[in-house]
Amino acid sequence: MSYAEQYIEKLRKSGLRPTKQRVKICEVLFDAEKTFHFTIKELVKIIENQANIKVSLATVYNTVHAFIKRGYLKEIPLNASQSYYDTNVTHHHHFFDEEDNKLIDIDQDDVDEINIRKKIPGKKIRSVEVIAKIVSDNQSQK
Amino acid sequence: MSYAEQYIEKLRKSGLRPTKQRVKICEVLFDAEKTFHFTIKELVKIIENQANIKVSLATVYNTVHAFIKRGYLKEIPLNASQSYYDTNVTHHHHFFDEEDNKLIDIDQDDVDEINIRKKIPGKKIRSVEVIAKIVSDNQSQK
DNA sequence: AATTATATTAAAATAGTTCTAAACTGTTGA
DNA sequence: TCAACAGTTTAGAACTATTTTAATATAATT
Repeated sequence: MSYAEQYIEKLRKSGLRPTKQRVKICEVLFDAEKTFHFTIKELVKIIENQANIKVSLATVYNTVHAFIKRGYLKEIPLNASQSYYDTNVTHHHHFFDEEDNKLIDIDQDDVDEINIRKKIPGKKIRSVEVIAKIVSDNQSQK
Repeated sequence: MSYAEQYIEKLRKSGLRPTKQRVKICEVLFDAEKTFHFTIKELVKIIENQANIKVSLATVYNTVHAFIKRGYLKEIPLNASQSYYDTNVTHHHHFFDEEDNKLIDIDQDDVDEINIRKKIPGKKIRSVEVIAKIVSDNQSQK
């Protein structure tokens, strides 16, 4: 199956028709050799730089949300004012570099299994995420 | 030391003068028998309901930020559009109930120590937080 | 009490996100 | 072929949380 066909399938499975704009968004998100993290602003910038087509903010938000709902993208909980997204949808964790505002993946294998002994009646755990905040390690800083 | 004195001390240690408004904010935050979670909007509502004095949003934001900087409050990373804060500043983790948009504390003792084997050169870990998202546990739901 | 430094406030500004309504596109079926 | 329709795109407006501004008020210091 060609890349283009894969994108169309992803879009259809997310309940979206494959339009020019949406396929372009797929190219940016799923063509990359490596998974990556992005904000909506960054995604729009990449599209603008790469493509000769114009994609509005509304379309980008719609498409990204549909992919999250379908599980093709992951939203990352961060206390920043904007949302971060991850094209790596496998189970994994994150470093957040507070100085550079950068996210770094931590493989599931690099963290021991997290066993939470507290239970909430009538509720089940849907996901467990670890966020480790990191800062420069030099003595002069606090 | 009276409560009022404790608040004044907390404010001074946070680099703030003890004004009527700020002391009122302290009363709401630090008087409670139990620690609790809040958003700025909720905090403002509590103050309005309890107090005969008016406190502007700007003052609330300033004071909350100063307390976070000083370590009297904790900001909680959530993928919501608004920030959540916690008056429990001990090391602990959270359940986030996605249906009720409610945070629930998990004591440090209820989670095995988290050992991250991946290292980032030149960086050190400042904090490690676990967020476990929970949903209703009935078979009819996906 | 006067001075000065800081605080409070309403309102404006900003930024991310969502909504809206009009124009557009592609498909279907007569 | 082309009219009708369902779904799309878009610019811009609306909305929400947060921050900034600048005028007024208050607290601390002398």
